[in-house]
Amino acid sequence: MNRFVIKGGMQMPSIKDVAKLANVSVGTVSKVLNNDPTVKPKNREKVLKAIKQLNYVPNIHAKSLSSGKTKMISIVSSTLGDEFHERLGSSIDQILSENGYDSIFFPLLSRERLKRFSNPSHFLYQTDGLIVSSLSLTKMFEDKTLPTSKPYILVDTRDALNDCVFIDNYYGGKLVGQNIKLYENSKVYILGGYEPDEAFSSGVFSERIIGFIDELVNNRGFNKKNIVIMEVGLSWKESYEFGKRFTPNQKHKFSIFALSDIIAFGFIEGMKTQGIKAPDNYSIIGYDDLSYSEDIGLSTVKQPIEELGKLSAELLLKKINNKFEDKIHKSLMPKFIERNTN
Amino acid sequence: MNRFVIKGGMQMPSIKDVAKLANVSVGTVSKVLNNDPTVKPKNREKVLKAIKQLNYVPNIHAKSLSSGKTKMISIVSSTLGDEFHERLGSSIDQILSENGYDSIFFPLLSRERLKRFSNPSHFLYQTDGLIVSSLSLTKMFEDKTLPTSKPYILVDTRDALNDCVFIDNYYGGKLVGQNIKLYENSKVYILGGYEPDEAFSSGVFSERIIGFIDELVNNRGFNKKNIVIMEVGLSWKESYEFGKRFTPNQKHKFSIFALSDIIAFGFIEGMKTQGIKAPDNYSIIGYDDLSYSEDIGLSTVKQPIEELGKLSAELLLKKINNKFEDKIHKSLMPKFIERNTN
DNA sequence: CTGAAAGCGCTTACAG
DNA sequence: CTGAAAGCGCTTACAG
Repeated sequence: MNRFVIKGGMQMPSIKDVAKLANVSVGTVSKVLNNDPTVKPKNREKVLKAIKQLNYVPNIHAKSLSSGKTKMISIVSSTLGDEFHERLGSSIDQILSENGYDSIFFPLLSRERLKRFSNPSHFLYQTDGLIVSSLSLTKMFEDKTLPTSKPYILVDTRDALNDCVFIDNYYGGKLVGQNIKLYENSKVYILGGYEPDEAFSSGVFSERIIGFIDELVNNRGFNKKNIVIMEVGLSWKESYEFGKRFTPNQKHKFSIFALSDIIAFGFIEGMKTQGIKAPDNYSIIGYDDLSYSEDIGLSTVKQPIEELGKLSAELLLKKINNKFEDKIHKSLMPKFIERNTN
Repeated sequence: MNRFVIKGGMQMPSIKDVAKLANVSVGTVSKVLNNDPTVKPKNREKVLKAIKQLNYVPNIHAKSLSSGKTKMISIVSSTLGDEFHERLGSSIDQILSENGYDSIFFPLLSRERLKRFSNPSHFLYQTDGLIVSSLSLTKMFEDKTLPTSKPYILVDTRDALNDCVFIDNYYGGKLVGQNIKLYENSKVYILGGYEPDEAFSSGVFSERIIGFIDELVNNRGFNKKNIVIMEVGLSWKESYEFGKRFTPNQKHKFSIFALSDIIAFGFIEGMKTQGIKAPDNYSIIGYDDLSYSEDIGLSTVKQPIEELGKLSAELLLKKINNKFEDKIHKSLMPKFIERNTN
């Protein structure tokens, strides 16, 4: 059985059936399918009519096989269940679709899927290109590159070996370091960064941490010993539970850099159950500027997510069209936003 | 140019190249590729060696074209940026992968993508089957079915025409109606259900509302006039902003059914800015039982999301293997969870 | 157990 | 402007 069979046991019509019914050659049908202007209007009509009559649908696999193109891009990310990736994906797709490309998503979700992703014959590598988001190939693949010769670009990770577009997380960390309120004889806590499965991490958190500490220690003369990193998972739930139990061993105000707004949000609510509030009892700055961040008055660092998505799509398209010979290594700048929690 | 070209301008090796190098026929190579046990060990060795040496990767499109199968399932949903869909997708993929299928995701995201989805020649319809989540075909497609003869199943929507698996939302609404605290001379508010683009809605909200009202009016003798529906978007932000401004025109306690936990959460926080709290000043019950719901003490209705995902994947697989002749119309039961806000 | 060959449904020079 | 035909890279009866 090597023809698609539809419900009644009938066969899907092929380009041949259309050609026969329209009384033209297969080549002509192919041309009207691809909007070739050299087809005579009368023939075009006939073909279009036959297509409709037969309910003909072109077979994408045959098309890909013979043309070597799919007009399809794969978007890979660790998860999709968060605002960052949804917005990033939307902006990528917008640019792609303006250029005649469609996109499918492949969230890793599990170790099992990661394994599939590392198989060179995976379907993803048979689309025209890939955008890989918030994932570090260094940690995922032995030779630190994707097992393919198809063009791809990394987004939201800094990578020396592969083409990439990212937001400068070191600078973002510095911004927090510049703006966070410090209190005498007091500690500064860094909250977050814990990734249960290291293979899925992108390295952005550690860059934020380094930028933050550099700024604090080198430019504001803060004692490094008073900076403590507390690992918390990247979810409201975990941060909340952490905040519920967290007891700063001091009476006076302290400062917190939460590596993501969702962490800040959960933590703030958790602390409230203890009667400890920002900015009265401590200062806290988040990272991301998500949809709810303004509402909860969270001081944070805004990432240009849409710009990031669009730029990565544009660059990938250029690579596909061989417009690029040299390495792509583009960084975008985040912005500090002061609100009420700092 | 009808061969895939790799970086150096060289061509990707095909099954022919492997056959030549291994000194066997193309058919034999195909057999080892597909783990056919009838290949002699020695020949298998030779082929494997040649594959490795050439860095050969089978072409999926050619395989699909000639076999008529892709071993790939498409998962379509309106968005992906929420816990419900992430958990649903994960559980679907788990079953699929246990059965040798891979899955790609296609979140609708925009009207533009919805339009692509309604094109019968879209790539999605050339995978082996589709699982369409939380979307109503009735609202999206003229003839209320997907434009394909490929097997598909709807999940998280009740649909008379198409095969579907869903959680009984009418019953869920009744559960809330049975359990919500009522106060004398007081109003009951239903919060949520607003969908900016009607094409993307699944109808689950209205079923919850109907079940809720039925229970209240018919079994608890509540006056229908005192039930008021307030439309709020499905996001923390919008619900928060709503709660910040909401003034119940009465002094005593009232009751709220939030159609989703995220709405309940935002609303609760918004009300807090006015100093109005649950359960002191009002009762509120949510819907979904998300990861944070227990932490915020939200009374809610728990949906068996993983079970829903697994069941839909299993049923689709049966359809693909022609194990089903009759209509699939399966419902799962939600469960009420009492916590502190009611 | 293996090979030769037909076939899947397209695209694309090429000749006319 | 059109048609005939080769080719893309696989799978799969079929003969041996």
